Order: sequence, then structure tokens, then C-alpha cells
Amino acid sequence: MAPSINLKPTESELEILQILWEKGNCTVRDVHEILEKSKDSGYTTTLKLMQIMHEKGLVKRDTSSKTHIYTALLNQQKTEQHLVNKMIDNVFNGSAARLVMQALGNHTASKDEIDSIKKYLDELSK
Amino acid sequence: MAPSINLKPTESELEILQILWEKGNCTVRDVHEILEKSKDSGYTTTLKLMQIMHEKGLVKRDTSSKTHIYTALLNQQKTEQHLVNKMIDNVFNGSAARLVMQALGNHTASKDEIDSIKKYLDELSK
DNA sequence: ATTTGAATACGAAACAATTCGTATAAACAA
DNA sequence: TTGTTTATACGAATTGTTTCGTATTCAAAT
Repeated sequence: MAPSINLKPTESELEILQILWEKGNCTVRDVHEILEKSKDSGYTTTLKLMQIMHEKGLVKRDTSSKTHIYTALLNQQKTEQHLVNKMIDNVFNGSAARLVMQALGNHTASKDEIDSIKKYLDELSK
Repeated sequence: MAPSINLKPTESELEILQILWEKGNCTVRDVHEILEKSKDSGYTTTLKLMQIMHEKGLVKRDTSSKTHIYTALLNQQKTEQHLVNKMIDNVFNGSAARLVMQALGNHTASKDEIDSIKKYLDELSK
């Protein structure tokens, strides 16, 4: 079995992971330039966070050149699953259905979204 | 408009709110006895948490007798909605559909659950 | 060669959440 | 009335997260 690391990134760590998942490989500057758009912390803050994430084993990095290249080690799918399951347990008393309805109730899902979910449900109940 | 309080309880606070939402009115001991089953922190910890929640305005309390009675002030529905929306934005890039599928994918929803979700979707798409 | 710019390392402050110990007061039973 | 139990209050230690300042190193341009 994989030496499963702690699947519970902090909020800041999750923001960084999102970027790494989308972009693949990033320098600290790459990540920071994206983060800057939505929050205003300094460059060394982003650096420190990514260094800590490296210590924790959430990311790996290539240090062969001066500018390090970071890559996510946490699996996106598994992490999402873990977060969702936690929410189902903690907030919706174990009922996935309750979470789904809450999610669809307000966050105005488009007709397309609803249709694709229906299709998905049909697959599931086969 | 209601003087909307900070809709972002901590994890421990959420555990306590769950209990208050279900039971209605509780003493600290009521809450603590339930919490004890799933975690092993002391009575004064629970007490302190509930006192802090009171300071923050998450709960109110009746202090007319020696043993105080606590009641949730945060609205369950709104809090759930807020948490789900945050997750959709932070984890699923704004796609409610992605969250729904993730939720149903693993957490083995029962056939009944799936059916009730379908029914709900039919209502929605009307 | 020297300066300048951009990178990492690292300590530590600032903040927030959780935990508990101890003091004290009230209720109750012996 | 006196001791025991059961509350609350509250300070403070602990732990975790985020933030930044400063030192240092490396590379590239002058």
C-alpha cells in the first residue's frame, strides 16, 4: 500500500495544491503570482509555505538548479474525496444525499449540470 | 437584515453546534457526554469552547440557574450552505456538479438515496 | 571584477485553536 | 453545619498556521 501521507492540507496549502494540480510543475514565483491575485501576502510567505509542504511530504521539488521546481505529491482525486467525505460526516451526519441537495439547492446549478448529474446517477444505479 | 455573525465555526465549534442543533437546549454536561464518545478531551475544555462560542455570538445561554442552558444561534441551514459553497469554490473550482459526483462516487450512496436525489433533480429542472 | 537582482534558508513574531489546571461558588447530603 | 459533588470562570500552556524580516547565495549584466 502507498505510504499514505496526511490527507488534510490546511487552507493555504490547499490553495497552493490547486495551482500545482492545474499547472503541473511550478516555481515558487509561478505560484505566488497566481496567489497574489486573490490575497496579499508576500513572496517569502508563499516560499515558506511551500517549504513546509515539502517537509510534510505534500510536494516534491527539483533542486538541481537554483530555482526550485515544485510538484504536488498529494493526489487530487483522493484529496477531494477525503474532504468531501469529511464534510458528509461532520456536517451532514453521514448522508451524501443531504450534501448533494444542499449543494444543488443554492449554488444554482445550470440545466446542463443537472442533466449531467442525472446521467451520472443512471450509471450509478445500474 | 439580520446582524449576520461570522458564519465560519471552527471544527470543534461545529461539533458542538451539531449537538445543539439536534438536541435544542443543552447544558455543558449534555454536550460533553456526547462529545466524549468520539474524542477524549476534558470537561473544562468543552466548557471553555462553549464559553468562547458565547463570546463570539454563536450560541446564547440562559444563566438564570446555576447550570447554564445553551442554545445555538447560528442557523443550521445557512451554515451548511455556507460550508458547501466554500467547498465548491475552494476545492471544485466552482462546479457544484463536480462536488456532487465526487460525493456520490465513493461514499456509497444507497439506492434509496440515489432515488431521492433523482426525484429532487426532477423537481429542480421543472 | 563588481554590482544588482532574484532565489532560498531560517528564525521568530503574530495569531488562532485547543487543552487543561486551579480557584471559587452553589447545591445538596450527611 | 460541614463536607462532597458539580458548576462556572479564567489564566495560561501547548500546538498549529500564517506571516514576514533578514541573511546568504548564485547568476547575469555592466
